[in-house]
Amino acid sequence: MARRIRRSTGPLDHRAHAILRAVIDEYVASATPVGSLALVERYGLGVSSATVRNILAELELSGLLTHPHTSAGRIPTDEGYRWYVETIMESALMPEVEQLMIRHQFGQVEYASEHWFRLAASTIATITRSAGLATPAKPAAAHVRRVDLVAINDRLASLVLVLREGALKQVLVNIESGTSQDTLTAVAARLNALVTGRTATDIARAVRRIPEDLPEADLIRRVGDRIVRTLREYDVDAVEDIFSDGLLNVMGAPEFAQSDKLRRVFSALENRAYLGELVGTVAATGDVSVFIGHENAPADMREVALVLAPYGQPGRAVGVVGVLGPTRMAYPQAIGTVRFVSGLMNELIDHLYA
Amino acid sequence: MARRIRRSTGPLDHRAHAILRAVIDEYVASATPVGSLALVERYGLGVSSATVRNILAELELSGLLTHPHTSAGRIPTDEGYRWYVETIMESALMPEVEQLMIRHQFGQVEYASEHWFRLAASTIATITRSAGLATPAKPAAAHVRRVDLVAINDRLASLVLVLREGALKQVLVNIESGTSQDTLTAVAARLNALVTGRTATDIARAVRRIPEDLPEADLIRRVGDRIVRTLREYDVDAVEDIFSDGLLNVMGAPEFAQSDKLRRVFSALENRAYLGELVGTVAATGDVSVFIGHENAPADMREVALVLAPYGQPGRAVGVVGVLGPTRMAYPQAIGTVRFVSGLMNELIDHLYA
DNA sequence: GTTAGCACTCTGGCATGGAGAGTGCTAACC
DNA sequence: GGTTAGCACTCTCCATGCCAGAGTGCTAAC
Repeated sequence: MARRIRRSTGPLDHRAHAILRAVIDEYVASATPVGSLALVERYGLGVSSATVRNILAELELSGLLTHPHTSAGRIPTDEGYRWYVETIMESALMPEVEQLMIRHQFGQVEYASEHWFRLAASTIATITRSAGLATPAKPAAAHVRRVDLVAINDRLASLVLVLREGALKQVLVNIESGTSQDTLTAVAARLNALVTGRTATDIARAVRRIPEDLPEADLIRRVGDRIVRTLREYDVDAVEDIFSDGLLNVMGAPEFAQSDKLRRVFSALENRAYLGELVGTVAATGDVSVFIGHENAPADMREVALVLAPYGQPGRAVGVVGVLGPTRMAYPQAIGTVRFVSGLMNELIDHLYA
Repeated sequence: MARRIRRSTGPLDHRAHAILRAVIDEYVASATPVGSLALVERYGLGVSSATVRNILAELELSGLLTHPHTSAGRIPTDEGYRWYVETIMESALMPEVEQLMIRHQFGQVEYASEHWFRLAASTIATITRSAGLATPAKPAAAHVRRVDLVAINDRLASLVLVLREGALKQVLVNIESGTSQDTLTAVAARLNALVTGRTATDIARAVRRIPEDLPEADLIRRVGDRIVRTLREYDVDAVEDIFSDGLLNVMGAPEFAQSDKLRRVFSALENRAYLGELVGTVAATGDVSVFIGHENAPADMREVALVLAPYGQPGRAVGVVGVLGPTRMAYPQAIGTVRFVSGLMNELIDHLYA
């Protein structure tokens, strides 16, 4: 009566791994539990379904596969996917035709750097048919490259900061009624001397040292303080913006047919805290990272997988691109795509800092 | 045997309208078909359920109510909602407490004009518990207020355009290796004289008249052309950006429990063409507009309603804020909220152009 | 014009039952 | 020893039938 113990504690052999791979490939393609018969029929394994059943049972004991119910086929566990991802991680590449297509698309927006990360997200979404994610490249601490003050009306001016990293920041500042554009330009020139190449902390110090008797000292100091505040807000705001595209692709996945599951996924996406945290983790690494199902801390994320990669220059500006989809995801394609796009973004950023 | 014809062709009297209103209020609250008994019980109509049934039958003949099936209660048709909206349109206002709350929130970002429309969308989403929509204020034709050229590296510069309407545009331009920031500043000064207060067409003309012998004439012309192209792109792009927030609220509505219905709603949201068209229509009007169910042309939109209002200054910069939700929407609240927020945005924009 | 009464209709939930898919175990096989 | 055929078993899925409940529309009386 006792269940016969097969070498369940021993390591899995080559054949078992081939079958695991087949189960995953099949399940990713079909979205239905995979039975022993389907495997021998479609993957020419050269053994009977009974043998395959024995091996499937082993794989289940090892925690790589599971059973929705007694008489159903197998589906991979998160651990199964994890093993799979480890084996293909290195070799996952994009077909060259697609690489060329993407390069072409990026060529179109080469000179509009604020669009790069959006394009990255849409491209990834289209190719992987999952949700594409991307954050803009963001520096650890913003350096100001240039300041501009433009009168908007009698009492308001627009303060424009051009950051070393290429980003722009704009805020409105109150001015005394009657301040001319010439005065503003002069103030901006003064500030430029003060702030260029500096971070918030340095600028704060410099502003404190502005001599009282300077013409317009008051305005200069006020705008200077404003610059410091704006930069600090920018610095603190860890992940300003996570852009996503192709959410419809995720909505179509059969695992999210009940709308409450879908709801959970989307609420996970709107909860930027965890994503921001991941972005931080990933940015510190050099290559693609994969987070599968329960490897994600938030309960809402347990049914999805994330494939993320950093881009940019460490210490200068760093961003992340990636894919969000069901754990039943075409990992080789997702990894290949994310790797290629992050590489491409690297090239673009390098070009900026050349 | 012939169905007794009640004064079905005559106009509906006051009592019928009161009952129609009750059905809609009840259905909006409960999301289940409303029966005659529930109406007399909960709305103290002073008549029996049989009488109510007669009136419900009349309302159905008039096309204002319908039946999911023989033995179910009534639900409003799109025409029923339309009648309802007409009757409450004028009087829909927000509670003053909420008005104060919103004013307070906007006070926080008063000086960050690029955040206004996002805040509008989130505020509307939170209060109406539906999806909030907003577009940034966009002029019919962009006027340049200022041009700035900042060297990024040896061969790239960032061209920054500050528009009269407060928006910023940035593109990268190639420069000859070795061009100094001083040269760029001089070129920018020259261009400022050329472009300030002008639209794309005017600038194109001015660029053609730049004398050949001017120092850096070539660079000035090239950047000038670039400005023209950037402005033209900005002008053509009818609705640059429709920001939405609170999509999760819509996902929770029971009418979208099947994820394919939800999918349709979202694909409608991603198809910006129709929304852009609506934005155009609404921007031309002065007050809140409501589009209910089949009043929307795209099939994907037949199960949702939109409440939209323009803000800004006609002829200068115009944007739209609004709500997207199921046709079973709390219209008085939605209309009141959208009206108030658009009014508030008007105040903010007026302040810019004061 | 209003109402009580009643027959009628349709949904939704629940139990039933058979077909189909796939398993795990046993015993025979190479 | 590993491999395989055979088979009983389990569970889902789907169709069917049935019943309670809700709500209607009609008729006849008020």
